[in-house]
Amino acid sequence: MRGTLGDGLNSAQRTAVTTLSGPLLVLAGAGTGKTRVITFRIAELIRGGTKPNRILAVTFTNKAAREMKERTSQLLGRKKKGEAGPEVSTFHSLCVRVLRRHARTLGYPEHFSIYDRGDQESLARSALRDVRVGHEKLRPSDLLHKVSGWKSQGITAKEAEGLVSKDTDLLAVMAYGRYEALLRASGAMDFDDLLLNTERLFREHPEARFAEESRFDHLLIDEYQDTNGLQYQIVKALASRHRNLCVVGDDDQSIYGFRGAEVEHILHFKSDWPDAKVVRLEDNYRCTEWIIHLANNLIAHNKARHDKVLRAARGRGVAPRFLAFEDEESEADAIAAEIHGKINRQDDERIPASHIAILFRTNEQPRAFEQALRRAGIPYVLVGGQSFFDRKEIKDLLSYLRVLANPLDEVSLLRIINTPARGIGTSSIEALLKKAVEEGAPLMKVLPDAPKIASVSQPAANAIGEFLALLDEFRARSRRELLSQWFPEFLARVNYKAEIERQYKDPSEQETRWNTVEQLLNSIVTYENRSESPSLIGFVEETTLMSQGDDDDDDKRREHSVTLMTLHSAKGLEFPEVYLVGMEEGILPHKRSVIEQISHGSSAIDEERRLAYVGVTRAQNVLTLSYAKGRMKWGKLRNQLPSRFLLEMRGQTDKSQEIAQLAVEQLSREIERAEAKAETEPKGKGKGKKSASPRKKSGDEGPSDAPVQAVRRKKFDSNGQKVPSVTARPAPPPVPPPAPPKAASSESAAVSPPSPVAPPSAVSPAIPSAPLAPGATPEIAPPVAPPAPPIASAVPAAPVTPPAAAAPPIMPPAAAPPATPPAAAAPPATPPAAPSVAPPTAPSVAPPAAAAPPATPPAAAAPPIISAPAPAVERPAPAPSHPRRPDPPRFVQVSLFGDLEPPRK
DNA sequence: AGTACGAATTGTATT
DNA sequence: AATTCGTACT
Ligand SMILES: Nc1ncnc2c1ncn2[C@@H]1O[C@H](COP(=O)(O)OP(=O)(O)OP(=O)(O)O)[C@@H](O)[C@H]1O
Repeated sequence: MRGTLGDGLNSAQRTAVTTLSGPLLVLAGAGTGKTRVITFRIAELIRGGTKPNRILAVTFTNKAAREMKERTSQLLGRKKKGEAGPEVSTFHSLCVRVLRRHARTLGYPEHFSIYDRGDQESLARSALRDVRVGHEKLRPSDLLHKVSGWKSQGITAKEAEGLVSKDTDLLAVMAYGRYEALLRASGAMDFDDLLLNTERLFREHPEARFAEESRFDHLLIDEYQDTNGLQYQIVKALASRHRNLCVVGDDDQSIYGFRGAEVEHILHFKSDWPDAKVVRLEDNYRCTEWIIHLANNLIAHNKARHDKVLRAARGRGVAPRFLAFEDEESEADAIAAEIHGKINRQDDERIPASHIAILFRTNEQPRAFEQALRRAGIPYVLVGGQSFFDRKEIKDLLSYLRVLANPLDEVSLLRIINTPARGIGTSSIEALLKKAVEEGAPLMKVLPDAPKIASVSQPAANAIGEFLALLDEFRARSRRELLSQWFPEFLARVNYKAEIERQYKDPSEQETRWNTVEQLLNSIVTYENRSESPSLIGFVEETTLMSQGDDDDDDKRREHSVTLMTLHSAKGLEFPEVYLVGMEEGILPHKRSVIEQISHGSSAIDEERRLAYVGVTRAQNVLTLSYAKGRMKWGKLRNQLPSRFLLEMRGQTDKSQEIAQLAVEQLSREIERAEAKAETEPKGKGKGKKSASPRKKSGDEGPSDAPVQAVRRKKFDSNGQKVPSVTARPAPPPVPPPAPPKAASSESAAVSPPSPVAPPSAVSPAIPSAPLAPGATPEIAPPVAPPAPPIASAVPAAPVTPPAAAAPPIMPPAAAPPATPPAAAAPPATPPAAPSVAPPTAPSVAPPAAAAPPATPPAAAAPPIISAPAPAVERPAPAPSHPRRPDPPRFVQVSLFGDLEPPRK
């Protein structure tokens, strides 16, 4: 099937693939083959005689880049050995390559460091300290968010000054300036700088731009809807000479607005490139008709969008399922059990684990799933999230490497100077920093002078001497030898193992920690084998630019594992079976988006909807959406509402609006409570000694930010229309000496795992949190039953054939036969095996399952939907009378919303 | 001076 | 949960 081009392309696709010059836009919905167009087009260019290395394709993730490389080489058959393929990379790695070539031009060291989120936070903290802004006023993460916003619009600190008025913003601007200075002094760039500096390079240094734009004759960009202003400029700069620019994207899948992406770039492509050819694709080849139906229903709720047709090229398929669970553990356990069944079947319905993905919104969600999957013995790969490279050990060691490569790198230097503890305490470090500031020299430069500084103790000075000797020795070796050759010895010399043993008392924890160090060595070796010209800097760079689950090792593991990832990372991918979990108000329309929308009137929720749309359209055959009615948060059980998006997909618009309304009310109540609490105990911050004490502290709170207040203003507008006038802000003295870094003070382990509190186990049979529920709820329930009278009655009661296949393996012996297709056809009210099985095992299981039918007879399906709008439910979970018993995937009853209206036609 | 421990606080998404 | 701060110990 590789032979002729045109195999596997419809006519619109073929048009795009064979338009080989000039600007070209493919604007089309999910799964219509946009990425395929890019791949085929690259192949076609090469067949037509274009040299592969004259083609640059830009993707959004490293994973996507690898995939594209692979697919093109498949299309082209074996490529001649030694011949370079097309260049496929992400914007960020492209920029790094450009910048390494021109770093000096911009005044950076050639081996500039790249700061990831963690490094940025350290720096932001220093910056805030330097401008004397307490972190109650502005947290490092808030600062970074603002700074990133400015940077991705190309706004400098100086320019920003004229643009802001709120005084927290002014503080932020000052901190921004300081932050930039610190970055510069460290010879480091953050992620935004990679783009910003590239753009600047092209703008201010025509010769550099010329050199770079001359490297390629064709430029192709995937996911163009998610480019930000800088990326847009970079694209323009690179394409304006040859004009062979092909961009592909879908405005409905624009999900990176939070980091400055603007859909306008794709929507206005035609005006930027008036001679552009525009191709639209309308046939979705990925999903079943059912899935497309839901996706279309959903996305239609977004007002501002480029309307497009999206129709399924495939058959109807099975009806997606909507499941409700008592809490996140039940959700995870039940899904794990179901997956276990699917991947362990012996008949031909068996599904490989790699065909299954669990998708979620936030990074805290996978925890329950990881546990459940592990208990069930299901192999999985968690993509993204807390990266391997984010672990403390790894960061420590990488910091050594970075300092070896770039001695200016202050964040890394401060991290390692006393790690392992070698007797260089905070006061010594402070003195050194002070001296560095006085001399305007980098910290590293003043270290040799340590003995001459009075406030540096003798032992500390000696320790510094040894530290420097160590660095010198290995810096020299790093010039001659491969990293893998000297790294083991380096570990020994640093005595990092002893550090781990000192820090962690628990032997098993010591072992895991040390294991991660060994894994680091592995990944060094892997890198050196793969890379054409391995280098210290190259390795460090890769670790910062690639997140976990993004290297080829993970690709391999994924071949036999279930994939867990966020919706954001799932963009562009597809899986035969998808579980979209945690579909709840507050999570999928994320709380913050709701707040932002009602306070700033933005369209933050639309972006959440797009996220849901992306999620739904990842599924090829089977889609399961689930939510938990309650969720543990900060040790308290919190009731959750089902996501409005679930209802929108189902065509129950009125229901979804009610939910939206409830969600807002709930949020308002929460905010109100938080404020009340904040005002009752303002004494908390009794640190009176702060010289710059802002006297505005009294009466009504400070000036600041917090969306919280904004909401309050909107919603309870009553009296409070005090416009936060810009009072005299505490002018921070210019450049006070940088604050001392915190000595590595890590605490020990030994915290016994707080046994996950048992869910409301025996409590509340049918989870009628009745007392608190505002009257509204009950009435809302009934109408939920969809406009499908015929089956309607049957459905509510009918718990979906519970994870049919799920149980077999572990629970009943001969339960194999189930497999009742998930279609709505299932026999009514047969709370299957569940009850009978559950009781003995887990107490927490029984109630929902068994209780449901009796307690809430007819409308059984409905209540769960709105059961718990009350905000203040937080009942402390019952005592840990829960036998810690992880083994059997607990089997939990699920319920339906009601009937689903099938795709028309 | 340096380190260890406990308490308190707060948590979108990603290159 | 992870970090940071305050406090007490070596
Ligand atoms: N003409 C075609 N015939 C058969 N299958 C196709 C055709 N075009 C695309 N496909 C298949 O449809 C699926 C989706 O394709 P692709 O990933 O390129 O879509 P996309 O538009 O990039 O999707 P998304 O917007 O979700 O990233 C892939 O499995 C692809 O192989």
